[in-house]
Amino acid sequence: MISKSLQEYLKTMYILKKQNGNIRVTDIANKMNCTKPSVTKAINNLKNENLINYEIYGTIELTEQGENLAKKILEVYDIVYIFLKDVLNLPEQQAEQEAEKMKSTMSDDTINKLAKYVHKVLDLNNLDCNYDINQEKCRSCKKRTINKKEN
Amino acid sequence: MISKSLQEYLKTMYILKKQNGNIRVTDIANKMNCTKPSVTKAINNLKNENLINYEIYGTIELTEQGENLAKKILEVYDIVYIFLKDVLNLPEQQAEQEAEKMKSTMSDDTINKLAKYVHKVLDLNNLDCNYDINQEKCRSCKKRTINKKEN
DNA sequence: ATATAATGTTAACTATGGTTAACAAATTTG
DNA sequence: CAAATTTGTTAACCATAGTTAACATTATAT
Repeated sequence: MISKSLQEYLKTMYILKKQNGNIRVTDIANKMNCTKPSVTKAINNLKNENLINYEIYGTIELTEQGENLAKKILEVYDIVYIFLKDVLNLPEQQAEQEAEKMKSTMSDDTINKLAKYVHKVLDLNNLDCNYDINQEKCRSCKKRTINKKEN
Repeated sequence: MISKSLQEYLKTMYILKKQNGNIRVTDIANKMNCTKPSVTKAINNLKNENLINYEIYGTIELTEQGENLAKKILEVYDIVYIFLKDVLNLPEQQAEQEAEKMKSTMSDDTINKLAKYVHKVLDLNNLDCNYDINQEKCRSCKKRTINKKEN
């Protein structure tokens, strides 16, 4: 598994692609509050892991593998963010920042249990998960919606 | 603020002192799954921060400042651990491991909100926080008990 | 009391992940 | 289209945090 730091870069690239249609070194550096050389390094590492395609001075594109991983990373981010925002009632911005950090330390199992718990609590309170990144509901919520329809 | 890594060393030292009455390099290395040279390095760093007293080949003792910080670190650890174990129902060992990692990324504010939330949930379910380190209830729970008596 | 075992330190090295300064390439614009 | 600006890369460097191998010190046991 790639490092937490590289996960952040990959996630940021995925989001930028959805938001801007392209992925620029400068934009990544701005989003992540780091310098451009750091981005260049991350690019090389992600390329070595076959998570992105890149030629020097060219365009960054996520591979299929990279996109799948980015989605998984975002899904984790989602549920932690929702927990902080909608269960603990942290202000949106703070929830965003902390979810970012917390999620990187949590195991898949814990994430799954947190997801179940969060959705249980949100059901109880008749609240909906209203986190909406890239015009998509969080993947856990989507599943929940599907299950509801099926029941 | 000292790094997360150093926080772990300090916490481990505090616990070892309570458990064994003394703090040995080898015991720290075993508890933390690292080598003795790593411990020696940590010792030097913690000494520079005035968190421990130490003379070469001597005994490690936490300063007052170090003890206070260790307690604070443990308190944070407590509440995250309890959340994972008693709210998410993770197995004890897993909760222990993950709490360890998660807590180091969380802000004081988030910790406090999590503490309030956990205790609310535990009250609702008539459960008690049964985390009992060093023959002491977690500090949040102690406060809760006191408050209950006062009411 | 001394040989042995256990404990702790030092030095040299590794990896990750960041930085600045200088430069190269590409893009914009007058 | 040439100059200026923006964008991206490279090289050299820093810090943290760990490692192994070798050595020093302290404690133990006969």
